[in-house]
Amino acid sequence: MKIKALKGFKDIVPGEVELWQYLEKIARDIFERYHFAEIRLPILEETNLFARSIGEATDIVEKEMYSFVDKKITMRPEATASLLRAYIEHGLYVQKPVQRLFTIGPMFRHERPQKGRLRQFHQMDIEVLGSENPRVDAELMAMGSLLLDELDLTISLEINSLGCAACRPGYRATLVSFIEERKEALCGDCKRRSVTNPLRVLDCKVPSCKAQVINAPSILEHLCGECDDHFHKVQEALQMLGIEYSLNKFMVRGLDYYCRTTFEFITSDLGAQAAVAAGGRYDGLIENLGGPKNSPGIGFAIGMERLILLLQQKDQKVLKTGEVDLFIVGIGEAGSNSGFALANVLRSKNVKVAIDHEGRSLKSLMKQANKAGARYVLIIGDTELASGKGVLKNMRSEEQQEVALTGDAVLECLQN
RNA sequence: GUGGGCGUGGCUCAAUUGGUUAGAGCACCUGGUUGUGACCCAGGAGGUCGGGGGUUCAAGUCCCCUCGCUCACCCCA
Repeated sequence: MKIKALKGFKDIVPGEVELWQYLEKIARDIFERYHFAEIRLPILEETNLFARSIGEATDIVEKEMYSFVDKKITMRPEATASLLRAYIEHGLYVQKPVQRLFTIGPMFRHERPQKGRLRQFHQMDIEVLGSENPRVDAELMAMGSLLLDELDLTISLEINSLGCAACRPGYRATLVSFIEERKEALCGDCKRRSVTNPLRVLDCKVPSCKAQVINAPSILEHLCGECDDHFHKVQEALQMLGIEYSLNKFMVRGLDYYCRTTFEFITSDLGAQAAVAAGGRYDGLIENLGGPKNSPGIGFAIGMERLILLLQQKDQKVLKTGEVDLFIVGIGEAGSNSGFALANVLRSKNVKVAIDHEGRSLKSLMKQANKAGARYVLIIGDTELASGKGVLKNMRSEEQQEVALTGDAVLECLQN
């Protein structure tokens, strides 16, 4: 019986990994431009951390976490909780009043896999801690837009406000009574949601539910003065930056900690998985996790698998990597020995060198060199060893020249 | 947890109404004279047809079970 990767766990093999490297490179570069610092976090945390931040009653915590029950630890299902834990644990709020951090890595959720959704998936997570300023909200969205832009993806931005502890309960009550009046016309899921998470009814996909809910009261008309003011300033800031967005008063968040500004980058090219990146504000969370009082925060996560799928769909430019500068062809035992040693010398001089150890024919090795995308081939056989000079072939121009069999001599020819 | 679709060599796929040693393309290996790549030509290796049971003279092709993959629901990045 063959051993296979677990359901929902994927290998990223050569040929595919180049796209991931490309994505990470672009992203890191942009994060730096926006003055974010990287933080690397452990994958295992106390189960308690996630229960407290994400919410006891959420699906993630209730049934999707990979937990070692006996040890009371869990593989992180998302990054924000871990990042805030580290922020608090190391007193980062003392070092700088506002911390701008990002982290990249795998997350784990036990869900049924489907397109754009795996059990081990990867996120880039960006957080700004210690600022309530609406410009920060806009700045994050601008950064997300720039990233998608530089990846040449056209993805729309939707925003909403969820209010705060002062105004959301009132809105919720209004919404519940609205739903109650129409409950009979709603789907089974929505009947359940009307009790467990009424806000979720707003973004039900069933057409009949959508029709019922189209005139539902909007949270935006029930925001308290402060939330309303904040949300307006977010939009002003977006306009100042020239970021296009649309209001989606039905947008809801799955995790308990979100408040005020929420946003999603949406695509229609990924089947059921519309959100490529999403996030929002969580102003009370840091304090709840034992951090300083009145410490606001905002962040968002980018689903890397989803971006990769979009990039693959474009199947545009083929990313070539792994090309070597030089392929050394050693003929016979003596030539092979000489090439073996020379390869090592050149590698220490920062040359990408490929060499075959299987004693194949010259023709075969030339084919290999071609496939490896080698710029040059160096042939070393008995005649070359006798004269002390190898044959260096430029695979592009097909020109050949003699070169002394020393690292420096070969290096000089390669640099011309 | 629920539902639909699919499971043939590394990859993409073929196999007439169930009928001889399961094929092709790509990839791979070896050659096409004495030491040279991409094209071309010739040859070669590689498959318990996901697994198990059943029907039949005969099953990759039919039935049952099972496992896996995939898409969707739920939920979410």
